[in-house]
Amino acid sequence: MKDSKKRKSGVTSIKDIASEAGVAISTVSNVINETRFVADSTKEKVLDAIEKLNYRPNIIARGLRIKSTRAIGVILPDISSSFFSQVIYGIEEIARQRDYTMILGCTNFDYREEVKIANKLIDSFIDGLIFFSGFDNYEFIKKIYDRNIPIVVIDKALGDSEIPTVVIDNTAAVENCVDYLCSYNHKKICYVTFTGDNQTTVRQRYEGYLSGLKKNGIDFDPDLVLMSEEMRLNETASSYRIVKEFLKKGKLPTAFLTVADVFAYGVLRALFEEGFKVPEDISVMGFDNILFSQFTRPLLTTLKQQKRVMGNIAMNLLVDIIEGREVEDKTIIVPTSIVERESVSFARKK
Amino acid sequence: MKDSKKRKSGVTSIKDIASEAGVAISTVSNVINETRFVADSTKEKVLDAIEKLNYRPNIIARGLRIKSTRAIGVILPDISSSFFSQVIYGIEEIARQRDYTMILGCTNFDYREEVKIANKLIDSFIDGLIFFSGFDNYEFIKKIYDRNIPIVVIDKALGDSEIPTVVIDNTAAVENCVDYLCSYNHKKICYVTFTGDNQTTVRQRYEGYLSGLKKNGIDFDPDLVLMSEEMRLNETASSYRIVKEFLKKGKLPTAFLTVADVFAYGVLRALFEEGFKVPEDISVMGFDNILFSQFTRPLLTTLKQQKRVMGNIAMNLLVDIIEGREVEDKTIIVPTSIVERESVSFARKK
DNA sequence: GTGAAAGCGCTAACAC
DNA sequence: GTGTTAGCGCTTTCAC
Repeated sequence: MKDSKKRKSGVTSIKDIASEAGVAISTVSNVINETRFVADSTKEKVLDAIEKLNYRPNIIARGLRIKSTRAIGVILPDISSSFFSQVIYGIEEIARQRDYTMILGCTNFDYREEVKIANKLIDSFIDGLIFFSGFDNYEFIKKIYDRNIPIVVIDKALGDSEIPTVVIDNTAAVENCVDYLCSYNHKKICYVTFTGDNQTTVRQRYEGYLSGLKKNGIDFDPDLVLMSEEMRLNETASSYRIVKEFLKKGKLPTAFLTVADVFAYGVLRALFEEGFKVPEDISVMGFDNILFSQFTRPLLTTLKQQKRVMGNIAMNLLVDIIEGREVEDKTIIVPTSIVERESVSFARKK
Repeated sequence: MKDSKKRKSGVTSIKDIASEAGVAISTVSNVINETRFVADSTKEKVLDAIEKLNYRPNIIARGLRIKSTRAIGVILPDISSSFFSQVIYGIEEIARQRDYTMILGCTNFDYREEVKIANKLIDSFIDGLIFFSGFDNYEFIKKIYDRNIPIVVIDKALGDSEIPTVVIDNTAAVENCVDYLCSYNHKKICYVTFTGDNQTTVRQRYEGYLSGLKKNGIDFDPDLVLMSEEMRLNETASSYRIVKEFLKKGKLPTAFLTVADVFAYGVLRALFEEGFKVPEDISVMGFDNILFSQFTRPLLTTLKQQKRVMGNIAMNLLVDIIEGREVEDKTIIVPTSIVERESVSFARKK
């Protein structure tokens, strides 16, 4: 292991460059940041020294002074979800474009982790935060907001017009799904969802289911709601298991509407194993339109969320806030649409 | 917006606590870090002040002194991939356990991004790095390693026994797959892969295909290799398109072996649309065993990588290195196995 | 048991 | 056009 002559902290600092180049430390800083004019000859000496000593400025030390690191944090419950990762992709695009670094903090749907990670990021080096929360934690978010930390909340209506938010209209979206199904004559629509005690988004979707039924003159049947917390962790596997059991009870719906595509996959599998043909016997409709829904058998009809666009918007909003630009609209509602593929058709006659 | 009396940098610092509690800065530091004994009465005053001013120590400033932030960086090509996200999960488990924060940097398979993000993390606040590379960039990794930055490389054999690495034996694994297929009498095995010009892992798997054929006395037929760079970005969609075209040419294999499960999904779909039954007419075998392979039709027979375990091992290794523990084995090979499901059966008679 | 002060690597105001 | 120096928020010697 070869050691340099000087080894204060193991890493070359601006000071080393200054002495190597025989100039003042501020001069080095100035050539690095192009923050004031430096004579070409001096500049060259500095650049040479940097090259020679393989120097890289310490962003953190800079951040300590400058109070900005051009890094933003994204808190989310679960990276393995295709929905999240698509949104992330949208965030990243803008990060790159506007020269920020994106830091991901993943909470695995654990509320304490959420608080812990958010705090850790805030305490450290982050200029702002994008918050996908798994929970109803308005208080916590509000507290961050009140500390004047730039934040935008995504995929979760907060009911606070002050806090910047990017969402879809969940209730209307599910209502549209119900309308769509009804236009194919479905009257027995089984709704598959996780429990929403703790999650606005899930609750709003459920309301959409309810109001959709009402609007279409269908009586609500509690037996046709498959709601379980278990589905949170093992999404597809649980919906598969639950639907399979449900089918054995013999009370058949004409269609399944699921709160997410991943559940629809489980439904599809259960239906197949129990000998039902989709959509001839029973229709299935998803929600999200994640990538894989283009490869199921049959191809999945679903509600499309513009995930990448949501990420773009959220990140642009956040950076605007960080950089002090005027933000007119703080709550942004991204439109959704239905993608018609193969898994929904007319309800079988009784 | 309510302002505090003092608003130097907008955030309360250790100094504020010291003056609020009427003690020295160092005392505050000492109670926070429990780094030397402080009288109970003093301690209480400090704690009260912290509570009252809602103070949180600035990890970065600490890091600047201490040269450690207990954060590690993970560089990876693509978060949306199920394979990566499972490994990440394994990394995270250990991070939590050993009290580190995991920072994710995503490169979208862009080499310059890879360099840029890695450097940015290193220059900043990271204690170590886990590197999933999309590329053959031994030089770059070596340079990081030589800078004495704790690093472990995952999913990529480097051929340098010095640099800590967690991998599977790709060649042997694919060879096993070929053996397995041969045990079902397959002699025309079509191999679906992206190009490996730039990626050791992909190349090694291809070698496994070749050596597997040889070992089983099968002549190599170049027409049976579907190799394309296009599949990198649109994995499933591309494999679907390519296989569909291939099938129309009429030269039929008895089995498809794909370099990743995501490709197998495309193959499955193409086969279905072209009227082939799997596995009766043609068998399909994947590689990775990602979650979704339990829900395809038919269920996918595939080679299982222990993704979470790989993450666990890599992170433990990294933390051991960071904390200066002695590491005996620097190259760790994680075993693989074949998961038999429904998509492979005996080759049809010619 | 506690305080004063130096210093981590950097920027920016102020000098000249 | 360049140098000196204070200070960002923190830890850690060294005093007392």
